[in-house]
Amino acid sequence: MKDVAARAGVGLKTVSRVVNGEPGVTPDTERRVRDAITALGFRRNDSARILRKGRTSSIGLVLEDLADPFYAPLSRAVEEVARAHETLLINGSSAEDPEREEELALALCARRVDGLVIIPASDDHRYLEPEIEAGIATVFVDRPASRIDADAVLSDNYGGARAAVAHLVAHGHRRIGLIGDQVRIHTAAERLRGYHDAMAEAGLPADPSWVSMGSTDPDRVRAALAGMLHGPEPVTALFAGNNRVTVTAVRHLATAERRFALIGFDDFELADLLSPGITVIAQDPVALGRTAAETLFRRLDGHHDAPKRVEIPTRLIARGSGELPPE
Amino acid sequence: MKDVAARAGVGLKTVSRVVNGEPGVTPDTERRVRDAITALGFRRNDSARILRKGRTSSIGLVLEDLADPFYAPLSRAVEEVARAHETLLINGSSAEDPEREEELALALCARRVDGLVIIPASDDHRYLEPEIEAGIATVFVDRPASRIDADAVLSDNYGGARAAVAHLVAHGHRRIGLIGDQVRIHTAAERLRGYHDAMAEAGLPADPSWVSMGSTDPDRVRAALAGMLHGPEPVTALFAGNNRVTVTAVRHLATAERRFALIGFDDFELADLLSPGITVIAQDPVALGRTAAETLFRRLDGHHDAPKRVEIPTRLIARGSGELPPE
DNA sequence: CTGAAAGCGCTTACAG
DNA sequence: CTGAAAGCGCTTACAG
Repeated sequence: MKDVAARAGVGLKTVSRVVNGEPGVTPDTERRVRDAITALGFRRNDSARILRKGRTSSIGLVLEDLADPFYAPLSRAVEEVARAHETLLINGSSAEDPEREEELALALCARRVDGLVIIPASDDHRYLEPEIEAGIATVFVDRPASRIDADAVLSDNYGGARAAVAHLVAHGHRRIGLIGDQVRIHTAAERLRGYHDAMAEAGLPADPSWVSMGSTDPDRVRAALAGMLHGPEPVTALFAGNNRVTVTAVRHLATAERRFALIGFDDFELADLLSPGITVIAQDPVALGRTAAETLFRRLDGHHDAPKRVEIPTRLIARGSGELPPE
Repeated sequence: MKDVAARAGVGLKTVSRVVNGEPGVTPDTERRVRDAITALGFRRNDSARILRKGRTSSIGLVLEDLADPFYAPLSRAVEEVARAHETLLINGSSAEDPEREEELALALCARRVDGLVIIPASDDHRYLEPEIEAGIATVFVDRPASRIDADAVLSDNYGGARAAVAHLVAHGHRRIGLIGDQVRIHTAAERLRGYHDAMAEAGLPADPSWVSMGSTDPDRVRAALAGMLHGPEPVTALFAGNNRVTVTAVRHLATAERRFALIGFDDFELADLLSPGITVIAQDPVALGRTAAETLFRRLDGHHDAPKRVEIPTRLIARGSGELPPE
């Protein structure tokens, strides 16, 4: 910029004015500056600008897995809101590893992102307290923060699970299984709670052998499913706690000698083309991402009211597999 | 940092040494500095560091759509390589809009990302010349750069398409349709070329009415498909030029009165569970992303040889739909 | 082992 | 309408 100023025969501030489209420059001066910019191939260095202005016009997004079909659209929705605010998005995957989440979030804070959207893997977010104190707005999405008070945008996991189980009960099932993610994950715990309450409301026992919470690794899910289907009190229906479980259950259903009704949490492409079509509790990942990002920018615009929790409704989509009667 | 130095009663440089883990500080001095850091809640500001060092330790990724099931794993693979190099990833979607691609890429350059991975939407990348000149390493992936010479990592679109059509021919088809993306997109043009060559090699005519290139909007695809299936010379097999076309074709197949063989470019989850299973030409998005990122970091490590083009093989996965005989 | 000075490339606050 | 000076928060190059 100094070189441009020298070549155009003007002061530094005048170049700055032209580069930023500020008023108060005569057309003639402006042309001289523009010519110098072109001749020298000048490109403004935003690092310097950021250092001086204090705002980086970037936000960070920490999620579990960029490539997950549930998080990818969420991420895209955050990006669109950021774009509308002329803000860049820096994102990274925690791979469900608390240390990696912390490492990433703190790296983003060191870059002084204006704000942070986090899908937490950690169960202790006190490490963020100094950052939030220092002014980095933070919104949690999909799962709430732990041990600190912060904005959160969540799906109605409890209500969705309850609706799924009630739907199966309405179709005649009395022995209903649940295979879900590790209970330390908030969404999994909420869905488990919904299952139990729906069973209780229907006056049905919930045999502990019908519930299996843990890793969503296909092998574990297969084993859990086999146990439920072939025990002394075999389940006639399964509520699959997330999309990975559902996919494994669908594979099992395709080859199993024993049919069972199935409702999955999370929708997925082509669910309607399988036979039977797969009944699901659909979440709205775009709404989650958009709402989280909008909440963040509202904070950045100076709204300092108490942290809020927003709940996004889920929706039952009946396609056949959840309407099968008990065998 | 100044405050920390004052409180610890040391110079600025000593604080810098402690913060960066540089040697040459006595344990006692170090403790004094660390205490001051904790007491003051000091967090290093990377913006200043970046300005001084010249390297931002961040790379940019411009892609078509973060949420696309093909690009999401590619993006994740780039992220993993970046992470291994202690580099953050800033990414954004061009939405297949050339202007948006340019806007994003230039914004990333203004931030002085160390390098750029681009899945291009534009057909003229001369706007990047000054940036590349100024030292921002750039690698194109999935599609090559236009009107500039740059590294590119591409799938073997031509070979994959040829293999698909040859496979259909081997199963007795003589009238084979192709519905693909707009020909201005390099991958679509290459797949079209593979189709034509395979037909010619089999000594088959390729009636122009069997080929339809354009938007992958479901309505357009449906109309094109209906035309091919119900003309005077109806096709008995379809080669679907990408995953969006395949999905629409699968939906059509599920309800159509007339069956047809189908091979889709791009694999997708649950393709094996449909009936028939869907035969595909699978690409390797993870290899594309990883190779592109590794190429980029090789450039950043100072390799200045001529731009290279790397080709990643595709793989035909037979599942039933591509092995159906002609009706 | 330690620190003072200069500078990275911009913007801010001010003066003319 | 225009510009000189100071400063954002670090690191570099150097000296002691």
